Amino acid sequence: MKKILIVDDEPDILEFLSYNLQKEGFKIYTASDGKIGLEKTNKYKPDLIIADVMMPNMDGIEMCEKIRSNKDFDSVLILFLTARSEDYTHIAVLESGADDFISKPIKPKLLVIKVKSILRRFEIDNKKTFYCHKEVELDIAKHCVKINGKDVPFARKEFDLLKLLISTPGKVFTRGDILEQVWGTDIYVGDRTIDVHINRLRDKIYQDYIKTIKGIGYKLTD
Amino acid sequence: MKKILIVDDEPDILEFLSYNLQKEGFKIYTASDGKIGLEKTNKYKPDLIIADVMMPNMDGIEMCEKIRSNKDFDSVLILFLTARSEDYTHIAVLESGADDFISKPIKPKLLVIKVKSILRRFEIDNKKTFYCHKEVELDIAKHCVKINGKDVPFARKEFDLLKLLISTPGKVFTRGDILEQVWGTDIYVGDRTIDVHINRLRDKIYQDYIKTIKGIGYKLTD
DNA sequence: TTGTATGTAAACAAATTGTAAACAAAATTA
DNA sequence: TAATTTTGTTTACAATTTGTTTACATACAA
Repeated sequence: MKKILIVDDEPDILEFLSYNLQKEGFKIYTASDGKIGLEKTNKYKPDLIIADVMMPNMDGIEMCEKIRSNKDFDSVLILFLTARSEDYTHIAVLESGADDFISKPIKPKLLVIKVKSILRRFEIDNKKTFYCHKEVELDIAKHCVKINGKDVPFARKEFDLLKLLISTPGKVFTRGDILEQVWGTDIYVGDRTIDVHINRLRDKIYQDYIKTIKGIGYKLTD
Repeated sequence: MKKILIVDDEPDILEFLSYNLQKEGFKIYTASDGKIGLEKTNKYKPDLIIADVMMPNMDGIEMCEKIRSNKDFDSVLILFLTARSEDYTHIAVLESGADDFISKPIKPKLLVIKVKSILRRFEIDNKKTFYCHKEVELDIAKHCVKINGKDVPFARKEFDLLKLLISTPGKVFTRGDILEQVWGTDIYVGDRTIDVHINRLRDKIYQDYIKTIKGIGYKLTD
């Protein structure tokens, strides 16, 4: 189910859009200004963001630029709502990195058509069996890892560990997370065990691909 | 301990659910129809309500709508029990503001899993993972802080301290607040320790982002 | 001025992680 | 099945990072 984040300071519009898109089977999140919009983008990782241009606190364009500057979201779709007359904003809007815009007043049918078509255009398969981040490629189906295009053998635990980390680069995984996801819940291994495996990964991949966040855990560098 | 209110007119089901959830460590309240359910919701403020759709006096959907219209409870979790066949009610149920439903016949294991997962999801949703104030961005998932879009490393205590301050910019946090939230209740550290950490933050962020309120505590400038 | 609260560099203490090497378990091969 | 190889785990200690305190400086208000 596609996730759509709607950002507008007018509750009526928020509700109008929510209603019409919910009906079509989208999962809707809302925010009343750009700042909250930014936060919810981080939290829910929507497929599409529909935002008003003019809002208090942080306007749509500033929000859009901030989102685009974040590598995680440089490909999220952004659709702007603009007043029909404000032609000049169309330009600013597209320059800020938006993908399209809808002019007010908004017609439900057109809205739905536009949303669906834009999502279809950027349809991505999210059943991932293959991850690629920087010069590392991991293929779950083939159970193989390539570094700089070269095959490198990974033992199972090493593979699972890398798989976890590469599933969301940049996110910190605590030792607890790692234990749960790689070793399973009802198995205990010592604390140093994780370090040892982390460092075996480090030996196989170029150094400082895996970053230690002391007191927290490990993550891949963005 | 999470509180669950179960609303059903059939004593058998009430007991069955109570038994299985109590075993998992939840605090259980029960009600035999929507009207009583509403009253007990007000009285006990449960974290989750499990309700049958069809009940005498006031059915589940009506109860749900009434609960949702009360601002105090517009975010309480509601889980419906529906007969497998009644597909159409699923829609009505979700439209009324329910969060999920379980089809009868109810399997204990599935029930427990669903209850736990819905509570967990809710907790995640209610936890902010990203803050942005002025030129400072703080991402809990990544455990990283950006100043003017540039990554700056923060040690754990520094990170927690900034997290606290940025959670409500402008609010003054007393040393007591800070100690409690960053260091925890059963740890004492000297008074200067907080200053030192505050000033390490100041070194990393642009100065006078953190303001000293003499005799009271610290806050972020609005 | 005097007293109180805060700032700060530097020393010190504690906690966390890195790592080599030995050991154990599992898988593979002969 | 036994031997061999690979993979996984632990240990013990080193290295590093982080956290705390100390001792004194500074600012500010009464």
